[in-house]
Amino acid sequence: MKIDDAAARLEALGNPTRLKIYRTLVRAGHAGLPVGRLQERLKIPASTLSHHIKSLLAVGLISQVREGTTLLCHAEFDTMRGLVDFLVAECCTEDAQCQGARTAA
Amino acid sequence: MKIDDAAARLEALGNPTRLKIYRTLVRAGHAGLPVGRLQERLKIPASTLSHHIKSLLAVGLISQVREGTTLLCHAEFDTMRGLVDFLVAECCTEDAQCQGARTAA
DNA sequence: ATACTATTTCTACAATATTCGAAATATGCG
DNA sequence: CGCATATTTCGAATATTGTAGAAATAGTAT
Repeated sequence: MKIDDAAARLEALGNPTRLKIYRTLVRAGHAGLPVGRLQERLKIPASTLSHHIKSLLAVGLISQVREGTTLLCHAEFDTMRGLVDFLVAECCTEDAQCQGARTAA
Repeated sequence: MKIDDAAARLEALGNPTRLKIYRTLVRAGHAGLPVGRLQERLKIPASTLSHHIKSLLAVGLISQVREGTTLLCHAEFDTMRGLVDFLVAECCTEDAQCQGARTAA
């Protein structure tokens, strides 16, 4: 993952409202959750919610599938995994006597 | 980790300049790196660098120790680990047939 | 004290983000 | 078609962030 992509994803997760949206979707797992259900649970005005969802979509952290009249949102677990890998990668590569921080991976 | 703390840390890492600073420190490992060395490597004006370092300090992602006339910066690996754990935690807790995304942890 | 290096604080400005109501669009149904 | 529901786009106000030059502070040595 390029550093600018990683930064964009981290920034997307760095807003409390968006992080709550994302976490709710992560908890929902592969089943996903419609936008409307997210709105009920999080009590966010529809336009605000839509705006944040768009940000998460733009960086590939979530995806959407239309299911009739509703839009199902899913967390993109591969993207999350890639981001986590990026964070723990290259740990201590310049530190000869580094022993264990890399176990975070 | 509370969600607002996680968001604050993710936001701190969500700026490309700050992420570069952080990664450089992660690579430097436990040995750390003085502010001045960071400035040389990243070619960032001192005031801008100082500003970003303060952000990373504020959320506990890095720490500083004075070493004579220079300030040594270190990545706080425990904080990073906590953040990574937060990201992969509670994956699919509402999805009965979730099978593997949690292996990201 | 003076000088020198390292780093931060001050200050200001442009750019971007967040929020949300109102209006617009999309889908499905009778 | 016409209506109901789901969701997005528009528009605009307000707040926050990123950037960096100039000035200030901190530490060390002479």
